[in-house]
Amino acid sequence: MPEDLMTNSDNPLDLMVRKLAMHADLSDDDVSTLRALPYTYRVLDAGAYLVRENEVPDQCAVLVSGFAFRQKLTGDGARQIVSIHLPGDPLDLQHLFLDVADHNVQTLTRAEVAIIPRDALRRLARSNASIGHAILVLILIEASIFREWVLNVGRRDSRARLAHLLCEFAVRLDAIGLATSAGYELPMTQEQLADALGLTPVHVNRTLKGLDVDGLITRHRRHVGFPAIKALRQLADFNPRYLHLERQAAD
Amino acid sequence: MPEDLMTNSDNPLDLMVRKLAMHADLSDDDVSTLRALPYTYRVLDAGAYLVRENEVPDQCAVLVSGFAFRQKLTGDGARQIVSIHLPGDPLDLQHLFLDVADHNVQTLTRAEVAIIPRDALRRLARSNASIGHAILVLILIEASIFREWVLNVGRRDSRARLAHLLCEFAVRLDAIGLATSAGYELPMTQEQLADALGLTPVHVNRTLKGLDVDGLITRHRRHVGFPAIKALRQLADFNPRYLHLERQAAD
DNA sequence: CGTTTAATTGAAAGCAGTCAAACTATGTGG
DNA sequence: CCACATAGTTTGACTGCTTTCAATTAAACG
Repeated sequence: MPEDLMTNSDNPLDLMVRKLAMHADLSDDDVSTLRALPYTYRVLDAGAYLVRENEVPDQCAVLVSGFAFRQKLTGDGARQIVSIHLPGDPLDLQHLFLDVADHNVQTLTRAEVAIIPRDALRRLARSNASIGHAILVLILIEASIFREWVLNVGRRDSRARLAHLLCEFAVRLDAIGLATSAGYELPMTQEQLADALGLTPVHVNRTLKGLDVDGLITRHRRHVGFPAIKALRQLADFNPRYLHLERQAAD
Repeated sequence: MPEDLMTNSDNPLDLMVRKLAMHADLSDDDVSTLRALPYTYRVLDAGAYLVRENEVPDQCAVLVSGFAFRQKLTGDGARQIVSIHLPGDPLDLQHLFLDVADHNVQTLTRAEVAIIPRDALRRLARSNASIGHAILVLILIEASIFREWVLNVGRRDSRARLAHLLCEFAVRLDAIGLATSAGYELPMTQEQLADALGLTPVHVNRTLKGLDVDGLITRHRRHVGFPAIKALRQLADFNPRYLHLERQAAD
């Protein structure tokens, strides 16, 4: 890992740089170039829109702290959350080279973001092969997560579906140091969980209770604990491979 | 559109080249370069695997004729089809820069494919900016379709869900000249439809019948007709924007 | 033709949804 | 510090969409 990542860690983009560096060989120059991207630092309330469907995206926010999600609505107003984003995630790689947004991106909690002009990121992605490659890998991994979500929503019952989401969070939060083996702070309301799982809030409530009663999770406020993570993973049919967190050998 | 696309249309890669050219400015040189990619022409039976989960992908087949699909399995064997591919589609852009396949790709019907060594395509994508960009746009569009499928499976009832899939096919098949306004040949069995929709084959059968009885579709063998496409689209809550078929102005 | 695969139909069961109400936090202002 | 408002969680009773199980019919294939 390039040295720049170890020092001077006061740049809001560093979490993203680290994430990019996980999947591609970035030189010190590449890292400097990324850190030199223009950005606007902002703190947003929960629910703030970062991308609106049908509009032309002109920025790519990077999540510095807090959480965000992607969402689509049906004609009669039902909401489906299609992915969740954690600190360090660039929030609009998905529209980087598309001209009309096909879904919405919102903050899930109060969040700090660094807003990068889309053109600057586009230019960098096209002019610097290593950085472009790193961005592409992130896009491919997001697509892999979408596929797993199709499977999760399409073919798992409510218990497994919910357990799977909790396991995904556990692994992804752990990767950025926001979870311990004991558990983590789940930032979502049950209504949001329902929209991510294709269920109703009432049923999410009952299903959470079921997992709790069976000793698979514990709950205090927003904190979720995992007293039997192995059993939970088995119930969830969870295999973290689709997250592509392990860096493989470069070509 | 570069001239090469109009003439010499006996190269199996031409359908893919046309698709790439829809979303990026490709010079005549770019087109020649793409057509000069090494490939192996093969005819595959229905159900043949092009990519296997957990294996290292080493090729990227391009569909010349016939259909293909991406699929994942749960631990207890339930199958979810996560996307369908039509002639001209590159079948493994999704793993182009990932090192272990996270899902399976199979032919849906007997199909002609041109198998390109993955390394050759990777090199080209990294060395030629225009072609790399065109490939990236295709990857982004696939991701958009995954998102719509999450919404479809998560938040639409069986009627709307099935109708939505039929509408998606109508638009995509029409784009490559395989559908008329009257209808098209649907290459999927009801079991495969069920696996794409997160339903059971029995319920797909009943739902198809329901659409038929209500005059929204007609069925003869594998041919599906659309006597009331407008009503079907409305029922399906279908908006083709997520397919990003319209070429927007380049940057 | 006979065999296999796919489509169709019926009856019953179950998982998740709907509706409604109560309860618990959390936060605000007086 | 309490009264009140709001957002989120929890529970119960009931409904219903989809599944399951089983059997029949039709189509595709060698």
